[in-house]
Amino acid sequence: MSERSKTASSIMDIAEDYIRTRGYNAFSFRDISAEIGIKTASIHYHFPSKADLGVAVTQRYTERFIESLGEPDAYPVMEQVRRYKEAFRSSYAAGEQMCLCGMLGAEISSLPDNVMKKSKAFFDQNMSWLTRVFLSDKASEYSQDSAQSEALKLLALLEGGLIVARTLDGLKTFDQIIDYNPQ
Amino acid sequence: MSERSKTASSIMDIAEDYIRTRGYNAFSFRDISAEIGIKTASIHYHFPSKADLGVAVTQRYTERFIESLGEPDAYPVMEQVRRYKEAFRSSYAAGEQMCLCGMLGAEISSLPDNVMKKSKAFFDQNMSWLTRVFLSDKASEYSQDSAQSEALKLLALLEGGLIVARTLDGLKTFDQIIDYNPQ
DNA sequence: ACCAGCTTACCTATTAAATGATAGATAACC
DNA sequence: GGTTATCTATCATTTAATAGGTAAGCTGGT
Repeated sequence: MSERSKTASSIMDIAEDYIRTRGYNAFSFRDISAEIGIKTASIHYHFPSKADLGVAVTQRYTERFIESLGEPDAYPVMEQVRRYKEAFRSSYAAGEQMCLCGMLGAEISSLPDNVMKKSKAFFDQNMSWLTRVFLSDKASEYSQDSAQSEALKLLALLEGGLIVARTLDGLKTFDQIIDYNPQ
Repeated sequence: MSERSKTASSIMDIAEDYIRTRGYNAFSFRDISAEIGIKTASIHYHFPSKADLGVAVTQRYTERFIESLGEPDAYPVMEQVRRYKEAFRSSYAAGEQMCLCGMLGAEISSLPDNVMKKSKAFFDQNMSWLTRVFLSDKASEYSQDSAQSEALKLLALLEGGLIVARTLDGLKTFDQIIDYNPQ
């Protein structure tokens, strides 16, 4: 699946950028057209509708994100939590952007149905990964429920952290939120 | 300040609803017009531009929210934290809506400048209130820095909690995130 | 080697609808 | 008579989307 042409990938790159900084409802094919240097009609050639583009971008984002996390039990819990925070942090540090699905999650009621489903899938997969991380901690014996609660709290803290950081003092603020220790 | 007519208040009510469920960029004067039963031109009479409406709604929301919190040192820290969580919870429970400024915070890069400033003011005032709550705890002796960090974390958890809850299992999810105990 | 036919990737041109906004008229009320 | 609050009518833009054309490049058959 997903053998995309170079142009299609560029379109997705730009769309992802727009969604993460401005939101799904605040960019147009014309915006992308202006940046990439082809006409809006040509974007429709690669992605018949805006929703198709949204679905493709969200799916790619989710695949990459989950893949980058690796296996839940590959490291001790503390280390995995640190790595998970770092995934959000470095992604934010790169361009003061939201998590794509954090943004879409906020906008969820105004999204096309298929884009909405893909956004939900991101959270489902993240919850699954995080819950397995906490369950893999033999020492502290999390129940299924408490592992899930810990997962929810961490996910919420990070998604909310991005909003708060972007509105207040940026990376410095985000680091306070996640107790970031350099090195 | 802010002696608004009945119609202006209704317009603001509906606008607030739209922003909190769909976002600033996903509603139009026509949407409001259809709900309230007056023409879009009449909405422009009360609020010359969409940004003016956005500013008014955000300011009113912030005033009400901060006012509802009362004085930071009116209760013990634990109780104030519980009350603060409850403010978010009840507001969400009423209609599965985001915090107005959580939504605007996500969309911040695409907002008119004056709306952006008002959104930021909401967070500033919340941070100020929460930090004073933590600083009022004589027992655990928070430093200015650690009180601010606690405040940031709580704010981020709640804003993120709304996104995650709305995307996953609603109030049940939100309650897990905030360790909600009935009564 | 040639070339007919298909595919890819773009274009121009156009559409219908939505959007924020303005001008100017009208009626009610103080 | 002025103010308030609404209306009708209209505007320029923006938006997503479609139709139809063009040029380049590959592919398989002779």
